[in-house]
Amino acid sequence: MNNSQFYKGSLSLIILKLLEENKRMYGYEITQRVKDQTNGELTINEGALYPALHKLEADGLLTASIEQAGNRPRKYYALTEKGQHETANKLAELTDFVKHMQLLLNPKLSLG
Amino acid sequence: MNNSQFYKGSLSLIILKLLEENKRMYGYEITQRVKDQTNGELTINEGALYPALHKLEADGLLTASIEQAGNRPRKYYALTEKGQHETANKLAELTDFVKHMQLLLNPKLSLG
DNA sequence: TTTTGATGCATCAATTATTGAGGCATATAT
DNA sequence: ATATATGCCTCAATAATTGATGCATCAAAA
Repeated sequence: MNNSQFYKGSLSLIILKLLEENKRMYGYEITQRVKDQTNGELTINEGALYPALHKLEADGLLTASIEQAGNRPRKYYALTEKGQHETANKLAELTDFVKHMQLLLNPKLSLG
Repeated sequence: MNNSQFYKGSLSLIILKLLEENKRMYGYEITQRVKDQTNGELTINEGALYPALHKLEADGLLTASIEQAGNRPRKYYALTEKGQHETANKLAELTDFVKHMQLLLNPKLSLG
């Protein structure tokens, strides 16, 4: 994803959030969207993406349906209701994370 | 650290940054400082902390010196010069992470 | 006075996500 | 013909963390 450690644990939220905005997407499309929306700075690893998608599906947060595009199969994913709730939860967790990091890294601000 | 995934990978920056501000701290002191500065919301796990401290020391980012407090030993850690550079690097990485997450999670803002 | 809670260090097996590599196939452009 | 883009996937190895456990000192409460 990046050589930085901070992205670890964030892939599932990225997937969930993109699906919240786009209704249905397939894996390769997700990789391109991430690259586009970060000006090419963030590239998600397919070796991480596909297992993550499979886990989200197994956990009941996504549903999958295969369609043919010409002769090539595409596996479209969509959020379930449970997935929508989890998206909100993870977004709140990210907000808390950022808040806590600010408290720890900018102690002067937390005292003002 | 928290039941959220987002803290994974952030422990070393927390340690480095606290040491940048406090010159020298010992492990238990770090756990208390984190708890205090996050209003008790973030508790760092000792099973993660001590291995992390040992790794930072092994990587040459910290030096350690044991002192006696009464009859109890304390292992004080301090930043090396290499550690100072790494602190700045990791801080920049966190900034980039937040920037990229904003680009991905708030696409409307990135278009405005 | 003994027991609890705080202080202070540490290790260890198990879990988990990710990396980096590789594999397979179709379509398009050179 | 050949490279590049599209599109899915698996797998061994790496790495950080969890949660449990262990040991010891010290102060305060019961």
